[in-house]
Amino acid sequence: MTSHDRQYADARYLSQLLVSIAEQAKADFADTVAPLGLPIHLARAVLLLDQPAPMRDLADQLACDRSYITNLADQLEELELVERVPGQDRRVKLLALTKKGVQTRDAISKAVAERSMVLQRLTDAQRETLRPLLELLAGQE
Amino acid sequence: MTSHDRQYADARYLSQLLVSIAEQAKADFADTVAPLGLPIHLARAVLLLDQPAPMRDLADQLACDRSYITNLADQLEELELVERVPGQDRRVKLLALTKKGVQTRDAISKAVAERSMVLQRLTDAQRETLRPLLELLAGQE
DNA sequence: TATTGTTATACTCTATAACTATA
DNA sequence: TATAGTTATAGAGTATAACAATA
Repeated sequence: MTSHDRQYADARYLSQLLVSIAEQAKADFADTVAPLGLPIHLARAVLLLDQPAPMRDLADQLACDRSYITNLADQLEELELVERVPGQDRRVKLLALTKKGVQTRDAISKAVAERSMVLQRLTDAQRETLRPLLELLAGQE
Repeated sequence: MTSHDRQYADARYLSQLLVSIAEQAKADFADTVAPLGLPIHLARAVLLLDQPAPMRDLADQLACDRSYITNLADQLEELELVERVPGQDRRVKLLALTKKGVQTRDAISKAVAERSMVLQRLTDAQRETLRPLLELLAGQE
């Protein structure tokens, strides 16, 4: 086996690990927010709305179409977690958390952190080591 | 901010990084296998069929319903990548890669490794450091 | 009785295209 | 003309339930 082959085998193995970790993380997230009555995308949107944000921005962050955000926003309004507020540019609508939305966001945030694999399976030192590697992988160098 | 709070903030940050890396990895995988004419789940199934395996096992590994595997198997047979072969237990059908299936698996495998973030963004040493941390996260201790 | 794979069907997620109102 | 959000619609992906064959 050449060193080249070994690199490839290594890359494949790590990629598989990443995929399976990601799937587990996603499933954990879904399980964590389900008791709050929220499907995964609604919960993610709530977490992203730390500040009121244009619907367009949300579409970028969730990597989906604007029309789908309309859909999510309708559901979030129905649940009274979010309000549409007009922006300075009058084409724009901002999504802003309601009081109930803020409470929900805090609850999600806490539940997610408590149950996270990252907290349960790694020590402080291990997390410190992991962080820069993930940042490199995420492409924020 | 208490040390407790900091741990939580840390866990949230790392979790977010993992999620965004996973999404990127998934999109990269889809882009990589698209030229081969394979949607993501078909490609994953082909990669998993290193050995002929009962359809049931595939359902477990892909975390989906058996009926969906029937669906995938039909498509893979249509593409002549896979054959259904009877198992010793006569209820069971194994999926086995055809010659073309093996070639396709090798092509996918190579393309995925070449384009993987893990290979492109990390040095050998960084991958060595990352491996045990991912293994802990994946729960294979 | 429990399990494997299949079928038919239905539901969820998400995008596309055409529209409106602003800019 | 280009952009933000909306609407209606369609497609992909995936599950559920009932079933046949086998254990």
